[in-house]
Amino acid sequence: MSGWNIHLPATEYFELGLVQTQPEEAHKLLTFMNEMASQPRVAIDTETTGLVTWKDIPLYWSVAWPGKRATLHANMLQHFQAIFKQLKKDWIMANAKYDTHILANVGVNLAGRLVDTCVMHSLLYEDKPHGLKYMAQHLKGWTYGDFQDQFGKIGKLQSAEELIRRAEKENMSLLIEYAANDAWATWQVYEELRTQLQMAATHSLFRTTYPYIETLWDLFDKIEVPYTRVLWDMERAGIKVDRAHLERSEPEALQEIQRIEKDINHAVGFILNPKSPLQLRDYFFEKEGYPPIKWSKGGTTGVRNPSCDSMFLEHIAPKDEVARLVLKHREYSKLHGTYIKGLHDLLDPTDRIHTRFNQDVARTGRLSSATPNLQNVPRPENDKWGLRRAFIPEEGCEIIAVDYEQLEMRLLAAAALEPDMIGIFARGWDIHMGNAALMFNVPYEDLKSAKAIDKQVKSKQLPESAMTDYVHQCLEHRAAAKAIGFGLNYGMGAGKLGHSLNLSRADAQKKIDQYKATYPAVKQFFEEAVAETLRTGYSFTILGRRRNVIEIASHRKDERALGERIAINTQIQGSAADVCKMAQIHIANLDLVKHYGCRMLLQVHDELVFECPKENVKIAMEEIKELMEHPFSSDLAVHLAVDGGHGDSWGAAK
DNA sequence: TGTCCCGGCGCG
DNA sequence: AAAGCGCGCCGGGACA
Repeated sequence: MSGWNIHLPATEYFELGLVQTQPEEAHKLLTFMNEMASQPRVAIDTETTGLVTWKDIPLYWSVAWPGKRATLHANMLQHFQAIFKQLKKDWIMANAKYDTHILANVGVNLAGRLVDTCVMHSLLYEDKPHGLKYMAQHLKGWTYGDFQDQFGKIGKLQSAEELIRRAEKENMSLLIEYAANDAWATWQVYEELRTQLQMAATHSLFRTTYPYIETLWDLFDKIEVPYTRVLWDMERAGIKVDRAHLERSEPEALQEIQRIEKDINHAVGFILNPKSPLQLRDYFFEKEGYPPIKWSKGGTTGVRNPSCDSMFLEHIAPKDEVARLVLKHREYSKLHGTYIKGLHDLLDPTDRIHTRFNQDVARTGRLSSATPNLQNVPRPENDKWGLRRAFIPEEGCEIIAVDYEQLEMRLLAAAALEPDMIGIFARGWDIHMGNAALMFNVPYEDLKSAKAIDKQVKSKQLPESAMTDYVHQCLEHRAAAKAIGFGLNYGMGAGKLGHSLNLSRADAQKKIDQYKATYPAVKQFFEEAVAETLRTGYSFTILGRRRNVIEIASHRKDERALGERIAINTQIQGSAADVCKMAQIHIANLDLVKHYGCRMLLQVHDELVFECPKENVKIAMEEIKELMEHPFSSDLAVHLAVDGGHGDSWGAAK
């Protein structure tokens, strides 16, 4: 306990048997409950049977507030219901959604605010871990025993529950102390982080905040705390999956994969595992003697190997049967392993699936989604088995999916106050055509009709001869503008752009120059983003979230360039995340569940997915769209357009 | 059996 | 000389 100079109060312990048989214990409990009920903030933690949020239950729980720490048996939970139902209470937790799920699994619903110390920590130290043990050590200098060090490794052989059951018999006092330490550390860390957040001045990327945010504490208190509850509700609801769809697809996929494996072995003349990068390298570069076109990054070992990724395989595919087979194999085994089998393994008994939305992972302030990741489910055009159609509504409901149209580009135009780009959005133009029109001085109408002609030729409504040189040129202009529009947010260089457009590096550079000449305010915005990040060390988003970009001051040129790309991208990507986050909070406040039985289920960065009784789909969708378009108390210089659809599955809703 | 890293790839 | 941001998950392979 080095450096720990705060008084550590004795741990109180309560369990049902004791308070029912011993009057003095019952009296102590009453005093304790009264004190707890009067606390505005209580740190709370659970020791559980496992990590599955919809299934596992608490075995012990612990609480802490100034001067007090206690561990309680799970059999005491029901006696505290009146306190758990208090509306005006902050529950301080490390990884708040998890404990809230575990408690809900035994009918304990925390009515107050869910205050997550991990999220607090992530606002200040986004490049550090946010686990409780780490925070206690780094913020308070307190190192205390890790669960697995003291009670044994959790694994296949022994579950968390078994370890706790054994500790109950063999070392109950250690168990009580351990549980209390977690709550105590959570409280200490909370107080420290609150002070630090209050002292951390910040500002909006837009120089005006909506709502008004002066410090990181404001950001946490006004935005992140209510957002935790929104995410918890989504995780809790889960989304229904068509189990039969997965079970139908599984053997199909397996069969396709095995057929391809056979073909590969036949074609190469020996057993080759197409999932092994090692064996593929040996085959293509040693045996077949292809020249590599790309090398891997090396990672920690620094070993750079020639790459057999899809870029290489596609490059040789026209003349190489094995490459074509490996590409197909990759496609199908990805779908099988990650989505068909992966999703099936995580269904709950009602065929719903519960992702975890992480609020403290992405350095830009975006969410991440895990176990399973529902933010990377394949789009229909890349998915033979149509997995988005396996996400279905409950009986009598439909799925609603609403997404922002070019959110990041709209925010770029609004942040840069680029009048011509703002004009394109104001006219409701296709942004890529609009960019192309201004960059290459071509009438917008020509670009529009070129796209229409292309479509008609492809569907055989027009002869091939309709594709004149000029039409081709117009299509190329739009493609170039599109690639630049997306690429520049990421700091894409001329080499990469040239590759994606089949142009020389010099020609690609010319296009980039044309873009920057067309939009001087955007050019200036990028330069200012870099300059400010260099000056302050931080990149700021619209809600005043900040990211420390250490790379930008590096003496290494490539690292500095990375820092510049991060500085630009964080402002745009992070602000887009802010927009969606605000919309979600507003939507939750509307209480669509109460009014329409409509539940928010998923967030995929710029898309929200709902489940809604059929008869209310129209009205609910209108209200959702309205709030998504106006996430802040005042509107931005660019209208935030959204597009929505509904249907009998996620796949059908778009 | 469990853990780590790597190459590769799904999404926005 | 080269320079694409942000995530999470799978299987292979090395190692304890």
